[in-house]
Amino acid sequence: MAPRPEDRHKLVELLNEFKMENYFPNYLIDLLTYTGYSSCEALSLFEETDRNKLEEFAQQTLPELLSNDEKENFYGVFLKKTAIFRIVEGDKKALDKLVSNCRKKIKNFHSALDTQDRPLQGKSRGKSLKRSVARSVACKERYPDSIEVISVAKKRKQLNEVNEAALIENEGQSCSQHNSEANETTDETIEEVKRISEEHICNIVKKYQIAFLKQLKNVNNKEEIETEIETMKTPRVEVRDDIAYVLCHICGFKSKAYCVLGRYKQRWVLSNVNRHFKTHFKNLNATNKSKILTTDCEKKRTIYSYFSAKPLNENKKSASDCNNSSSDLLSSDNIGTGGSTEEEIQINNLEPAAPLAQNIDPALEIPNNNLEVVDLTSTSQAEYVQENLRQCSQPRRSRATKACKSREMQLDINQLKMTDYFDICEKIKCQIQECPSLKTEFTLSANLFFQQKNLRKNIDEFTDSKKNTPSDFFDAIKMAASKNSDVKAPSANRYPHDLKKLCLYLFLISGRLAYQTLVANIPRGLPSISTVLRSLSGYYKFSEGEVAMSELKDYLNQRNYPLHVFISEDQTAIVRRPRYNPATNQLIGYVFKKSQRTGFPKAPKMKSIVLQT
DNA sequence: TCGGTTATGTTAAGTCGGCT
DNA sequence: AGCCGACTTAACATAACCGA
Repeated sequence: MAPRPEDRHKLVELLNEFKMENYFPNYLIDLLTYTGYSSCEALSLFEETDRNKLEEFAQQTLPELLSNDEKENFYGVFLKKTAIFRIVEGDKKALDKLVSNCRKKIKNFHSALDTQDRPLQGKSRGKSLKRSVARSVACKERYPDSIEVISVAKKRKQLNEVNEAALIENEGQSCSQHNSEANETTDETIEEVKRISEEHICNIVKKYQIAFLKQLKNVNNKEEIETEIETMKTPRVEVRDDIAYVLCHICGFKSKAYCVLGRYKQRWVLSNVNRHFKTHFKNLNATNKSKILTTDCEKKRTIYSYFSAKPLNENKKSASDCNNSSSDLLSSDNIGTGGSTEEEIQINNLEPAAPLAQNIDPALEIPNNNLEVVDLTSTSQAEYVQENLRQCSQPRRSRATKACKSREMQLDINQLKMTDYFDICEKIKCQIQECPSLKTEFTLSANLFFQQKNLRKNIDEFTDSKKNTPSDFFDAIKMAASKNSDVKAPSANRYPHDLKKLCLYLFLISGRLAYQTLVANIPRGLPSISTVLRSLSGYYKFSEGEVAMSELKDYLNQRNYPLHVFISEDQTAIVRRPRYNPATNQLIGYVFKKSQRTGFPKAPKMKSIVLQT
């Protein structure tokens, strides 16, 4: 008798997974396979008493089934007296570890599937429970005379009480028939309540999803949305007591819906279900819906398209490929023409088919700092680039080597530092303070925002009192804080739309930490970062390097500005050595010659752009 | 007035990048 | 390489809002 090969193989794979294959004995693998413990599920249920049963099986049953050779391999030192076979102490430890690992694996698997088991921090879980209790208490206090709201759990409890009462009433009588009827009624009623709840939630969810898709349909790709509505499956709902789980038909995620006690009956809050559904259409739900882009279109709009003829994915190479392909990257075959994607925009002086290497002026002079400018057209410099490219795929240097390199690359004492600009800033500040008109302008810059007609209207509506309208930005914050302090929960805070816009601006220019500090110091006066980020997500998002020509043109037209623009670059960084990013096919670290007239780097490609009227 | 929706804040869990 | 803080994303939870 030999163990089934497939079962044995399954167990061995499990041991490999837990990296236990080196020290787990063969006889134990066989014994577990013989007794049906070859799966993770079975092993996760293994207990100490089962180990005794295994030993009994090996002592009594196995000797009768195994051949002499098999016995020799299996029993080892117990060969002469199989009746006293036992799993030795060291092997017991190995077995315990296997069982423990299997239990962990099963537990992780279930928690990944079930959102209810999502690990919450103790504090959060406690808070959540407290909130839930507080909610029920508050509801009862608010509506002391209201009709009792019966959730499925409460219904179950009540019905059990009725059954118990019935049992007591019928005590002494032969009432087995009645009992069985009562139990049947209980189960049927619970099932009926569940079914109605599920159907109800299902209808609401479907109604919401269709309405949401129809709303998109007006502005987006009609066919796509039409297909989505047609193929949309009925959502699967599972009600468990006061909570319902709605299975997303797109990704399979189980969103939680809550049962809230209403005035007369329970109602379901499906905000999480709806919000989850919306995430699948995030890109289609931008504020500027007419600007929805397909992936290809998006690629065409990026600066990348002006420099590379090959699609992004074709140029995408791993860091390990970087070394071998470095020479190809400098060839003109790999870097071709791009082209204008916006038909109405004419880009002058755009030099098509110019290899990247040729865009760098060979006669470029090294400025009075340590930034190195490289002539890529010469052989020696091309080798230099290749060497740098090779370095990017090399492992990190040791600390000692880094220290040596750092000493080698000590900065030129003439190099400008950030602190050098402090004096200039101070001088500007002094000039502003000394000039009355400038001082007034800067002081009121934020307040001027609040003197716009639309904003005043918005603030007036928010404050609901025309006599008490905010006179400036800080007054508006104060009012918001005051109004929000009247409500109980922080989630009930509300802010005027334009205050949120200004806060978004503050967040963007000052940064997260500065804005967080402001929020912390003005509780309920400024919206939280979450709210600010949410409002930001409502705006159209530009990806890195994207040339948003039509938006730029709209912006200029709206303000009657001339259709001439100057393009500069952001995110300028000082880097230690040139680098290559294979994902974007970009070389970072080479410096263009500065223009004598403007002081900006001379970019040989896009010298100027004229928007056609 | 009811019941679903919306706006808001909190939190978990993951990623990223700088520092040592 | 590992630590750690900043940042991102989306779920969770709550109360006010609003249309039928």
